[in-house]
Amino acid sequence: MSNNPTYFSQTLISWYNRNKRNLPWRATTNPYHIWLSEVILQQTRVNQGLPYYLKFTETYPTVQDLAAAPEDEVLRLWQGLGYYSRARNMHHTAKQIVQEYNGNFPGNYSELLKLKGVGSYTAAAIAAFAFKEQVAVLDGNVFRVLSRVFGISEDIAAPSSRKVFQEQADKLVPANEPDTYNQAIMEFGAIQCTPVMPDCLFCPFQQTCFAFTHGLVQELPVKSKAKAARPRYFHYLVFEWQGQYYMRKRLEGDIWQGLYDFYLHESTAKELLAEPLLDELNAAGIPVQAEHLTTPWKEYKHILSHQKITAKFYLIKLNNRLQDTVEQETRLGLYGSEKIDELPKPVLISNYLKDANILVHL
DNA sequence: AAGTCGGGGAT
DNA sequence: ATCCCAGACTT
Repeated sequence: MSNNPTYFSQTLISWYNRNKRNLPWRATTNPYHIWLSEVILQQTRVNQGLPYYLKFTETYPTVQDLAAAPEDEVLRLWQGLGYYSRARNMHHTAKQIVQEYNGNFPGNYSELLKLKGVGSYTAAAIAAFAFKEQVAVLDGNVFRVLSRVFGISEDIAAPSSRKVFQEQADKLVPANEPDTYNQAIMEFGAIQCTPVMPDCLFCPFQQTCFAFTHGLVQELPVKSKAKAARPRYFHYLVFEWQGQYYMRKRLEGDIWQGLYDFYLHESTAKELLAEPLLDELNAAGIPVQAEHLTTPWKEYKHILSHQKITAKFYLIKLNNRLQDTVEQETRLGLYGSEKIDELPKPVLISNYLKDANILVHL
């Protein structure tokens, strides 16, 4: 018994056939559906992504349906999944597939890699699952399994380590069933060779796994720590006029591009300095008094992997609608609650709208 | 090579 | 609190 490629892949596939979960994207070879599932599952757990996969395949059964949809609608369906560039790139690529590829996905790894939002992982996944190409997927699960089983101690967070893992991964993919093998190694990482408390007691590689036989399961894989999230302080001014609310679409260059929020003033310190904000508002032609800013309606902590946001919301009732020129220059638009419901919004904004009873979720 | 981009669940 | 997730893109 050893860790030669055939032993490894066959043992893994055997384990997979006994332990695999029943997931809908494994029951198809439709490249469109496989692409959808892979984009949704980037940096996303199966349990979180599953309902989104079902929504997207139901709402957009074909790539033509997705291509024809408005971007706001696609982002609204994506709402809550995070990393919204995935949805924007996916929409872009759907239109490209329809217009330039006659509705057909390219059928091999190197051509798939050219698509926006399709990187090395997703290209390999589609190539293997839809077209049975002999390519190795390399995701977080695969890094961990290979590190432990074969004793690879390069930092999995360092881009330079990729080559070592890719070379090992490439040796292991069987020619006859690259699809099943790639599913198997990711499933094995997800439910057996887990990041913490892996189930080594009932592991089929107990005798051959480098980490287990050397007592290094806790040490592998090696991963450098991410730097701390930076604090940010958001002050949202929620302007209401006759039961409608001013919102605007977020621009490029920051989080939540393409999603809608309110008039945002960001401060570098925790406390709001009212004076400069009032000056800013008056210069913009928005009539706000100092007393409007004394008591926020509510404060939220919103944690992202790279930012720690403290957000305060100030509800400000306007006596008059803003002038047309002010609306245009601030890019603020007036929306009733039914329209707001249809807009794609960050989870932070959805939470506020719900708590403030502006949006009532059933 | 390093930074940026979300949100949720497990520990 | 900390880690990590079927990563990709920009600089």
